[in-house]
Amino acid sequence: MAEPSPEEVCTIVRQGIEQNAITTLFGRCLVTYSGRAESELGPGDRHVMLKPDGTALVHTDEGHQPVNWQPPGCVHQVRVEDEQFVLESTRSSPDETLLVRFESVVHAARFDGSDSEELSLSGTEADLKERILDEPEIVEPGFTPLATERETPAGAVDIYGEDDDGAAVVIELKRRRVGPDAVGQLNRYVTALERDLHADATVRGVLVAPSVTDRGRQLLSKNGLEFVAAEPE
Amino acid sequence: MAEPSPEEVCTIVRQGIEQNAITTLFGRCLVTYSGRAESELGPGDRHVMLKPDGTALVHTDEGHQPVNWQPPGCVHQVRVEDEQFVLESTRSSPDETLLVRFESVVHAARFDGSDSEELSLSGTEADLKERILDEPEIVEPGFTPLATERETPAGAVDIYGEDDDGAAVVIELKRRRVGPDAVGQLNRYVTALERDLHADATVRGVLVAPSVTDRGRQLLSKNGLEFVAAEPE
DNA sequence: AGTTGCATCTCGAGC
DNA sequence: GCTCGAGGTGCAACT
Repeated sequence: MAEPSPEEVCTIVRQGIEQNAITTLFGRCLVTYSGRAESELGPGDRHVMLKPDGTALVHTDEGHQPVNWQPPGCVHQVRVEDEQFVLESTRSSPDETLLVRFESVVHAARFDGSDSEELSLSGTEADLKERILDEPEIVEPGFTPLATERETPAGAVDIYGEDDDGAAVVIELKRRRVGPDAVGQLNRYVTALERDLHADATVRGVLVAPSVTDRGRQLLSKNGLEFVAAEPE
Repeated sequence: MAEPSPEEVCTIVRQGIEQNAITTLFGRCLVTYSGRAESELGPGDRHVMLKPDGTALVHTDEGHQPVNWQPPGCVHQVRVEDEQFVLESTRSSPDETLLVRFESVVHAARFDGSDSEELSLSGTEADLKERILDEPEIVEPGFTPLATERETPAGAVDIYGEDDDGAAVVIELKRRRVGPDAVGQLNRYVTALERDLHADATVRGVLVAPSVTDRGRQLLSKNGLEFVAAEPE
């Protein structure tokens, strides 16, 4: 197929944007970004996707993540400048601009389609929560959940309940192996709740996750917190 | 352009994989994922990209993120099954499989290219660190940086130094507005260092970021930590 | 619009 | 390989 001219590319992309299509481009380009940070990308062959919701994605031949992008809600503009096809995608709050300047465009196409389906996903933290609420003895025999998302001055606790002795228990759930950050999070909730309740109240903190790192375990014991192994299943 | 047959699509994609090209598809498909979690996606029109590094991306017409994907390092296999083009992308450790079954394929193409350029990015936390090291008085007059990435039992401290009085100072840097998590992180480092040094040693903790949330500020004061406003610039 | 925490987070650096 | 934290994180839920 012959390489489309910058003007032809401009027309294809403009129509794609107007018709709420997914528009894709492939070619040699320079990419400049300015907004929350600043970036420059020298010449190379990349794939660009424009979505009808205002998303822009620039992909190289490597990696899961786009090398540059613009989030949903942006306005895409196209023009021919110095005989080159130029895409400019902008938004405000925050002010951000993505500029893609093509030396050559090998491919430009519009794709119309419909997609009404929602992704159904399992194995999330919410699934682990359901599991614990269904079988509280996974945490320990005698544990009774009293609330989920209970608010504390430090944030909402995943599961709040009490143990066999009536002591308050704060549970932090993670769908995967945890490290220091999750322990710190649990500790924040526990100390916040201890200050919130009476001074003499004991609040236990239990981290429920598939596993812990060494450092995570050290921080747990240093803070008098506990760990229970469990997976979302 | 006529719609390619499943066999034709299979050939195009197989060649793309063999030739280390970026391969793209657009059409009506079902997507199943199984691995770290499980997901199902009913029929709809989506864009699929296969990269030579083993990445697979399935994009709907909305959102920055792919609705399904497979990370770099996966093996892509293609076949025709029940007169439908099927893509299966797998990896081990962890075992993960992405299955895309196309009812129809509107577009299939290979793109060869080269990209030797690295993204140059500024406005990162590393830039903020350089700024503080260049002008320590941004933190406060008399502050002297002594080390970066200083190790503590709780992790590495961004900048470690001492103030005018010779007291130890731990600095945590963030390139953007901070909340409870960053405060918790700083607090972990401070308490770890207090136990590491002599019992009577005072360790100050300073969070350096463009701004703080209310809850973040409350947690700072509750833990006796400080805040200094600064941006990467 | 701002806050908070999850994510199949991804990615890179260090070990 | 695992660990740890940054990210232009994105994203949804909630205020």
